Amino acid sequence: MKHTQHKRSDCPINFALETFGDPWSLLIIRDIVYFGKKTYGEFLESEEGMATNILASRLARLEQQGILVRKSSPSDKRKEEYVLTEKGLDLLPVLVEMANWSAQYDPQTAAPAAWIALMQAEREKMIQRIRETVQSGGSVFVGEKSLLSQLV
Amino acid sequence: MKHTQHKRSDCPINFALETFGDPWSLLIIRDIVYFGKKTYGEFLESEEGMATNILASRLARLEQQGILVRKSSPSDKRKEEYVLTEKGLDLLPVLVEMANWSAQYDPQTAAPAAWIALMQAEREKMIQRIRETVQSGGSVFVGEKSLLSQLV
DNA sequence: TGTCTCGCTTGCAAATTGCAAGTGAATATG
DNA sequence: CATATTCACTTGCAATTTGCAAGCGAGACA
Repeated sequence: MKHTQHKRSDCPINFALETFGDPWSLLIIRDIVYFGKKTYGEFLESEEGMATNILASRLARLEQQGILVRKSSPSDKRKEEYVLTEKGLDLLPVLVEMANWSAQYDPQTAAPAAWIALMQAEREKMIQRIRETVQSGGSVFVGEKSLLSQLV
Repeated sequence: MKHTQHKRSDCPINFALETFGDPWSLLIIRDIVYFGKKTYGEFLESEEGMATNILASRLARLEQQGILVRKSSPSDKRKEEYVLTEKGLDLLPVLVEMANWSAQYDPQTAAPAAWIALMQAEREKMIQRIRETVQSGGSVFVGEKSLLSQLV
């Protein structure tokens, strides 16, 4: 991916596609938002199996675009923790709409029907709650602080 | 793009990315929705300048995914007209959220501020009106039937 | 009956991806 | 405290995909 400086046009759809419109960047953001992943090693384990060099290149790109920031882990200095910025959190509506669409059209979708129904019924409120959860270090589906566990 | 059958996972975000998560497919859909383009030649003229073989391959892929259908033009049998299906129209919320995000973060965005404000203030209603406009052969910004001209 | 337009296809060089095997620094282990 | 292991990458290289330019057949047009 060298097309970082090119800028094909000023169209907002094109801007979005040039920023995160490759087949991997949004998966990293998904891992953070829904599964609470933070480190390189955790992203590598994702079931889609992204190549290690591609992961490195995408993390670097997302960082320089200001979508996430890298912080070295206080507990283990080998580890880097990747955290979403405001700009990154503002991608939540895009993720949500993509998930809604896929839940509707993929017969094998892993998206829980109840979750999708909730997201459609209470969209604004839920996006806000996801944002707050992720901001405070939690995730939607995984971990003690998960939004799911709050809702039960 | 041979990855049509692969399916890396059943995650809905991944499904969406595998379906239209390349840097070009959504530009074609944008051209239809916002600019009222319909034919191969019109898509080729877009300012992002997509290569002719890539365009052909993406159109074929979007067609076989049921996102658009091809109809040979009644007036000129050399021409093919590409039209969004319901499945394609259901991508409108994704487009809209991408445009909102880009309008916020691209200082050079070509998105009209008033349009973005309207889309945010009246999201549901506007998405519905865009859908109806496109379904009846119009587009958001271009042409006599354009949604923009209805709103003035 | 040519000539032009339209929607593609084909060939090929250049860029990108995907896989496997490092590398160096920080931590855990004996 | 020496050694093994973990972690976040980097590097090399083959395979795939892209981007550009040049066709090419069928339908319109003159």
